[in-house]
Amino acid sequence: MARDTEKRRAELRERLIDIAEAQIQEHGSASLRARALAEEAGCAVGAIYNVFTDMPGLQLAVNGRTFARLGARVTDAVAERADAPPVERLILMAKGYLAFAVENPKLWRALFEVEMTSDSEVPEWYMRDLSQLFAIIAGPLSELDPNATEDEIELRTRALFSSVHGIVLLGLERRISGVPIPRMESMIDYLLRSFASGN
Amino acid sequence: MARDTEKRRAELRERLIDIAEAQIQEHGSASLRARALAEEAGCAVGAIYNVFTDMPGLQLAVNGRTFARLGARVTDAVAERADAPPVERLILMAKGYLAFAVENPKLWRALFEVEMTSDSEVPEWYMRDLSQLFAIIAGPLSELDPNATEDEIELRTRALFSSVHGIVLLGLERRISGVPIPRMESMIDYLLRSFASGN
DNA sequence: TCAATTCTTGAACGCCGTTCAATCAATAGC
DNA sequence: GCTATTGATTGAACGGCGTTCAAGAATTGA
Repeated sequence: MARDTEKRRAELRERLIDIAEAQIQEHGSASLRARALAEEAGCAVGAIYNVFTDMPGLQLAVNGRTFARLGARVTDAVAERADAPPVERLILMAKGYLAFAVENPKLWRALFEVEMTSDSEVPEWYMRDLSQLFAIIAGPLSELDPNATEDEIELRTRALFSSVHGIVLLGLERRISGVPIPRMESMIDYLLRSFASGN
Repeated sequence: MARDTEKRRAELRERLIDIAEAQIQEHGSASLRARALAEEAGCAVGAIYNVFTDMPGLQLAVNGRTFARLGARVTDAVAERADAPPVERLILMAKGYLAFAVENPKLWRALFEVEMTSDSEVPEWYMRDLSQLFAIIAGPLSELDPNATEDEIELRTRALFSSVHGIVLLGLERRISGVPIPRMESMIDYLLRSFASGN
């Protein structure tokens, strides 16, 4: 019965992702342990390698979920105010991004802590979700400057996303700075309003 | 003779930092191995722990050097053009930052990959060098808007630094994007000129 | 029911950072 | 010069990690 095994595997897969997600959420991605995972999932250590290529592969699966939730959060942030001016929509999205990172600090950090030595290719969903996120940002930017070329919009999108990401990243880095959240929101306001008025 | 041991220790310390630095430069901070280090330095593994608290401690020592070189690079970038308009000086500094990261990608990345589980405090030089870097950025920003409060300048400094950092960080992340360097320079131009014209 | 096949298991492997009893070297007292 | 004492150095050993794979269990088709 290939059906049966396939189903059991799929269930184990989901269960492992659930457990790993909870673990990362609580103690960070560096705290993931194959043995602990197996014990909590009630399976053998080797079983993990039946459904994932390796531990980074499991991490990537968790990141897939996180990425989807992050994308939804950014989208939702503007959904009810689709009629707002472009700048305001950009600010709403950026603050949605910030809010998600603040509410899920460890899961959010885990997105950028995947083992890069893993020779596995970047999953297709990664690139897909990222360009989708970029597309959402590009909209308001095009409205702000309808004469800009597509190439120029792509550049600005990337610059803007990277900037907001940098503000959130360093702001959450308690060890360096420990910036209060309202201050980070002020930075985002300042950044995006400058962006808008500069063109 | 306490003098003698002290000197030998200091020499071993420097030698270990040299070797670790070369190793990180070539293969990244994740490739540091206590045993390999000891072999190359011609000492016992245990000797490493006579001059450093642990391996993250050695990493931190390498980062100290890197940070100093980075700071010098940013300072040098504007040194010969101290009379240029504030915006241009900001752009020069940001491009100095970018250039350092491009020329020393692995060492630059290592600055942000220190083990945070290490219960040791953030070294004083870290905070000192960082606020020094911030002070250099704050200068042109104050010139741009002499009426801004100190608090406001601090906010803008942090926002600007974080933004440039974000652009460099994501730009160098080959696995996500792989942005050509001239494009990253365009982003920095765009970002900083917007900043300037927005106030 | 039984052989064939497929899937699962967990002890074992190799590698890691770190420790600490044993060893070695250097000083001081006689 | 010799030896007791002190302090520094060493590297085998420890515990823990991700990963593997021979052996066993389970499922299949005849």
